[in-house]
Amino acid sequence: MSTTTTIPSPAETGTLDERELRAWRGLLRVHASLSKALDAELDREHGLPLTSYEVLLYLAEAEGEKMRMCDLASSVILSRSGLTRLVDRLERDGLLVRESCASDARGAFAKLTPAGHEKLTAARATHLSSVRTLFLAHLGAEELEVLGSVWDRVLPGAAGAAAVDDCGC
Amino acid sequence: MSTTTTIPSPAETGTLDERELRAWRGLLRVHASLSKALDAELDREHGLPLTSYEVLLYLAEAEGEKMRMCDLASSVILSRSGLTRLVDRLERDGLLVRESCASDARGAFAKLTPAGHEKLTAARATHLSSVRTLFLAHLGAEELEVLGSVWDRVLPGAAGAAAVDDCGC
DNA sequence: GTATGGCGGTTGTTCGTGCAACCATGCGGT
DNA sequence: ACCGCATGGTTGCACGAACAACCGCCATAC
Repeated sequence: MSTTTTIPSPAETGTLDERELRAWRGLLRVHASLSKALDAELDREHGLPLTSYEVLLYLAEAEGEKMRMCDLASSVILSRSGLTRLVDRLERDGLLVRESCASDARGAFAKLTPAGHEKLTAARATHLSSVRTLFLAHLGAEELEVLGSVWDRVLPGAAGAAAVDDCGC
Repeated sequence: MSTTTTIPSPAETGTLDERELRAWRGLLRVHASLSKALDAELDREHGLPLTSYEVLLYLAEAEGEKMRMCDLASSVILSRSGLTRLVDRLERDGLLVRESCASDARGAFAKLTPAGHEKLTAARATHLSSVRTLFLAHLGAEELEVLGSVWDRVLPGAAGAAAVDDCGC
């Protein structure tokens, strides 16, 4: 391995070429811009920050509209403590309730309330329409596919590397 | 296509179809996982959080290794106040210095110090290699292109919608 | 039965960030 | 020259999230 100290040879020097840089930084910038915009809108229109929205969303999709705390945490990619607090707030607002787990006294479920369900459907409309206009509208059909397959390939490794907390459940 | 291109209940109901969902949620999850992993590593190896790294990076690329605060803020997508604090920390650590602007007494530059430059090159090696293995390695050449072009199309609108602060400079 | 280790969830603390309010400076009009 | 008003940057404050330490409960071994 000749460590070509300077210049264009990429992988070894650690330099990214033009295209790689575009692909990578674009991801960062797009995410930052979009999530900021969407979060702001969601909060403004429904008083619901993006992370809260996602919690409600996952719950709504789950069977019985309830999930174990740790599953929820890994779904929304939050630390356990982070989720505890978030659920605190949502429970305080009446959008979900904690429910103890019959089969495991340690466990707790978060369960959507009717109010939470309602709030979600209200928020979902505006949110998804924004996702469309800000993001999906710029994508062609195959690009959609490409993105999807890229994420699928990237995620396993990334998730492992991130090792959100440990919670192997 | 059995489930034809546009389908059951698309835009009007606000529902996303399978592919759209994959593309969108994947973006969220990949970003979350990757940035968490990279941030952790960077901080562990060099005591340098990801945002700080980006500031140094932009500075290094800028002419004279200095930038106006507001330009820097919009580059790293941070609010003005956020950047002020971040620059505070970096200055405290000796990685950059503030420099007043001759042509505009209100303005301030952030300018890389030799120490900052050095820190950056050190960090860049490990960081970019992680970006490669965690992200770029999973992409084919055309996918790289697709991503790049997608970001370019998405960004202008997103940046506008985000309206990070106001700072029109 | 009791002891040990692992897991699920909550709490104390700290840190980074956004928003709003605030100077100070620049710029245009009159 | 003066006055308003926009702009670049910094501060007070509040909030959301991570980390580490903790407690209670499960599972297994003895």
